[in-house]
This record gives sequence, C-alpha cells and structure tokens, in this order.
Amino acid sequence: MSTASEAPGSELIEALGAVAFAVMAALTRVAAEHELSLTQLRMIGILRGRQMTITELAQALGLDRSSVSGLVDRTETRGLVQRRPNPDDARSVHVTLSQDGVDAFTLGAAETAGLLASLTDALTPAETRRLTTLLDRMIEHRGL
Amino acid sequence: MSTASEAPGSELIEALGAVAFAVMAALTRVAAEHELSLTQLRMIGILRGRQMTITELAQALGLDRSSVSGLVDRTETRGLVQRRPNPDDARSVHVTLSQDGVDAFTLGAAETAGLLASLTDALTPAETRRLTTLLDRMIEHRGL
DNA sequence: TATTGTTATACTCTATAACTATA
DNA sequence: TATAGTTATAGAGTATAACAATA
Repeated sequence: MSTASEAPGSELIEALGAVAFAVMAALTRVAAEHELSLTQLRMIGILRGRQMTITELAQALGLDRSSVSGLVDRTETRGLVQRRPNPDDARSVHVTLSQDGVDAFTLGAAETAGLLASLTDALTPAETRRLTTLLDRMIEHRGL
Repeated sequence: MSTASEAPGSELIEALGAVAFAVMAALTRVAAEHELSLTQLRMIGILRGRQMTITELAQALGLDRSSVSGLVDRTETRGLVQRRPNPDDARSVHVTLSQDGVDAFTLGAAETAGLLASLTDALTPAETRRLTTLLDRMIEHRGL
C-alpha cells in the first residue's frame, strides 16, 4: 500500500502496529471472557512464579503506585492474588498469585494462543523459529 | 526461558505479546504527550481521509455507540473532529477530522516511529525486510 | 528525612438502559 | 416498527495530592 519512495522501515512499523492490535484484541477478548481487564491479566502474567511489592508492580506495569493499589484491591477481591506482609520491611507488602490466579493465567494463555492461531498458522515451523528469533532480538535490544 | 519440551509456538506467542505491549506502550506514550487517549488517537487514525457516522465509527473501534458519542464529544471539544449533518438522513451525523486533527495524527505517527526505533534499530536492512514479510504474511492470513 | 502503601478526589472510558427524533 | 444518536447512570482504570506508618 505504500510507495517505493517512503522512508525505510515505515512498512515494518505498519506491520508491527497491525500485529500489535491483533494481539491486543485477542488478549482483550480473552480477558473479557474471564471478566478481567487487560491490566489485570497482564498483572497476573507478571506475577507468575514470583512475589512483588506494590512499587515493583507499578514499575513493571508502568503505572502509579496508587493505581496498582486499587488494581490489587479488585484482583484480591476476586481471589486471584494475595497481599502478604514483607518480613524485611513492615512498610511493604508482597503480592503473590493464588492458585485461582495461576489457573486463570494458564487458561488465558491457552485461549490466547488459540485465538492467535489464525495468525501463527500462516508460517512453517522454520519460519516460526526465524520470526521468533527476530522478535526476541528486537525485545532484547529495547532492554538496552 | 522456556523448556525444550514446551508446545511448539508458545515462544512465538510470548514474543508477539512482548512486542505488542512495546508497540502499545509507544502509542500510549505518544497519545499521552498530546493529551489524547489511545482510543482518541486510534479514532483520528481511522478518520483520515474519510467521514464516518457514529455507528460506523463504533463498528470500526469495536465500541458501543454511546461510548463513541462521548468520545466524539471530548475530541470535538479539543477541536480535532467535527460533527456535520448527514444530508441523506437527518437522524445521522458525519464525523470528520479538522485540520488540527490531521496535524495531530501526522505528528503522532512520526513520534511513534521514533519511539519504536529502539526496537527496529536492532535489525539489519535484510532482517527488516524478512521480518516485514513474515509479519505481513501473518496479517494477510488472518484476513482469511 | 525518605520511602511504602493507602485514601480522597477527579476525569476518562466503557457498557446498559431509556429516551428523542427520524425513517 | 426500526434505526441513529444522545443522555443518565454505574463501575473500572488512571493520576495527583495528601496522609500514616516505617525506615
């Protein structure tokens, strides 16, 4: 759709944008089916296999601590996460996944993969490996 | 990070998810710098070069008409879009971009590309072409 | 003094339901 | 009757500012 004289890379940007919206649509749909917000689904994904303080969660999610405080409130009411006292610092709390939270993530990941199969089925196994490698390179590069 | 015995493709799903969040973060940041929501930025992108009714916009955005009504209210107050009477149906309105709306999108697109350069700079020109081809294949495949 | 987390407040986004004007 | 758009209402998500408890 773009002309040959366009700046190099703009086609990549457009492709990345299109894929990003498709992935986000799938994630939003999966979250909605479990009556979760996208942010809640993201949070339980981040909490897999570890405990984090409110401040750490806020940094990981790119949100203010006060926003995360309310987010944890609502998710805790749903029984997906728990607040635990931090034995090393009485000001702080550790947030962890409950078994229901682990189950919700596992189910959600499988459903997301299913929805995105219409995208990923387009590629051969060899292409899948190549694409994964290229995407990982970009992600790691962003880290620094 | 994943074991060799995992289901094939789960690494691709994780990589796609990570890239999607990076792209959305860039878009959200660009929108925020212009004091726009992601939905508002998306809407003015959709309105480029055409006029749409509230119902059409709602379908394009995947939102309820009442949500779009408020969205257009706030964006119209900002001077980015305008409601025009539809001469063919007095019940309906045509929403169009103002010049400020066109400018906001143009600026936002350039800024987004700049922010995502930290991702795309990781690749050589040849890799960029390969990645673009693979992503396009997936996107077209999704279409049907 | 600085940091952690919470609360109060305000605004955006979103949906549902009820309404009006028009078709 | 059906459709287009709006409004009223309610809840989630977000940020800023102010606060209490702890370091």
